[in-house]
Amino acid sequence: MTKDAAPSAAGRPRLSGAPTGSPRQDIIREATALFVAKGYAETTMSEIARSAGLRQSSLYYWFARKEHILQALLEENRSSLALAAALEGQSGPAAPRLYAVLHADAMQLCSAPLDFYEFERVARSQPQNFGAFFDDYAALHRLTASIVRQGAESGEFQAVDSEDAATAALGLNEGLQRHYRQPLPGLRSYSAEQVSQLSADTTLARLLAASGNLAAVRAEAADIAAGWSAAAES
Amino acid sequence: MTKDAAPSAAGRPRLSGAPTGSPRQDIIREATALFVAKGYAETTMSEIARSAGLRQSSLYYWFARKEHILQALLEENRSSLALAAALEGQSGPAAPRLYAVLHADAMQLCSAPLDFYEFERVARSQPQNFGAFFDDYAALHRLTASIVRQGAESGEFQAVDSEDAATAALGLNEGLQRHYRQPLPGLRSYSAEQVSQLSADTTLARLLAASGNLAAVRAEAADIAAGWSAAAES
DNA sequence: CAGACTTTCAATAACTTATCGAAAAGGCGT
DNA sequence: ACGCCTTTTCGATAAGTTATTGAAAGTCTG
Repeated sequence: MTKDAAPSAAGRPRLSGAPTGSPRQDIIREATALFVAKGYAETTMSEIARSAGLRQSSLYYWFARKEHILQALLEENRSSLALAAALEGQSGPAAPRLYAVLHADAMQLCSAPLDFYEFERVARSQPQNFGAFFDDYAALHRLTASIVRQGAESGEFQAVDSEDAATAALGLNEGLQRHYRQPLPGLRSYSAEQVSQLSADTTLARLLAASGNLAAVRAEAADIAAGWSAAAES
Repeated sequence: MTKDAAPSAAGRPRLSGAPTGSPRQDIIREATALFVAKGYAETTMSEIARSAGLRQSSLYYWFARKEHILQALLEENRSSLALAAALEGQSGPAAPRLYAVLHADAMQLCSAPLDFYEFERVARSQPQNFGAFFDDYAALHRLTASIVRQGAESGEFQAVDSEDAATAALGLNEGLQRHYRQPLPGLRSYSAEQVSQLSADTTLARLLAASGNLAAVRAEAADIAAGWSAAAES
């Protein structure tokens, strides 16, 4: 009944004669490529079907709605939340932990198959299917605010409202990922690493009480992120 | 030939019998209301026609494409660029001038009929019609970077890359206007004034060499903006 | 080998943006 | 008064979109 990853040879054969190896995964893969190239709204079910080797109406056997393809695609990209959850409860200075979280979130926004805002638009039109998206966002915001609060209480950061600071930090990530994906004509264009660094640098420079430490914070953050991803492998 | 704002009684009468007073303005007004309420993509030409009191196909007599309505609507919102142009060449400390520009830009993004990103999406799909949009953006970015550079050279600001700082400042404005328009569930919601202040505060706090001056900068910026808009009236 | 199950397909409904030619008025010259 | 030109609106329709439906074409199981 789950009809997931079933390389069975059953069912009516395709007109195209294309070999049917896990149609669900094939569709997701082809749809991802098209979403990356043209965006979600501009990609039609007919195009996805053509790329995946079946007819437009056959697509609806695997995904009853276009949004469901996006939903299936979403459930792979949640690593920055896991990092934030791990680092929030950790002891030690807040600055490198915050830097690591913000940098990882920005990198994920840049490398995700869909623009954050396009994704948010679809999620908002189907709240019952995309509740996890909003839950994840709220969780990330809460963890970010918590790390900011830790830094403010220890004197490492300036005295700021932690919720406002988290909103600004995440909002900056979102605003800058756009500049990575769609550079505006006449402006410098950035790599994913460059926008992530610019975003995290900007937020930390605003928060740190002693502003000279930024380079050290950045280095420590890199260590933390490397250590965490190594630990996550095992 | 310009067929603009022509309250002539000529032409075939409407089936709806509605009084025909400047159809072009009527359409823009009704379309604006619908765009604000539902967004651009979700508003159909049929709905606009119904609100304006004519048939869907008759709309195309006044606007050959849906984007043209948006384009007509755009040509009213360019005040923050004018402010930036006025303040960039002005003497005196950079901080309050930058604050005033960023705050005004954020307020405009919040009060505009369309979400910045939705507008950008349409503009990108019709670059030949929306070149002014990209020109304005590039100009605003250049002026912002110029003010940042003035502050950095005078020692008022920290030593930063002025282009990066401008990108981050404007990106933060854009990211935060989204939080004003569409508050995410579980997060605090902001008024237009609150997000504008949060955005400008955050950028200035990051840039100022002496971080205690923020409240004074904010007050000076309000004076500057008030003086400028009074001067613009005459 | 018969029936059940799985997968694909063509046809079609309902909606969208956009085009086209005809229709319905007013204004104007004669 | 009459025909003609211009302006404006309309209905019909094309081409594209997402999504539904019932039938068709295979494999698998008892």
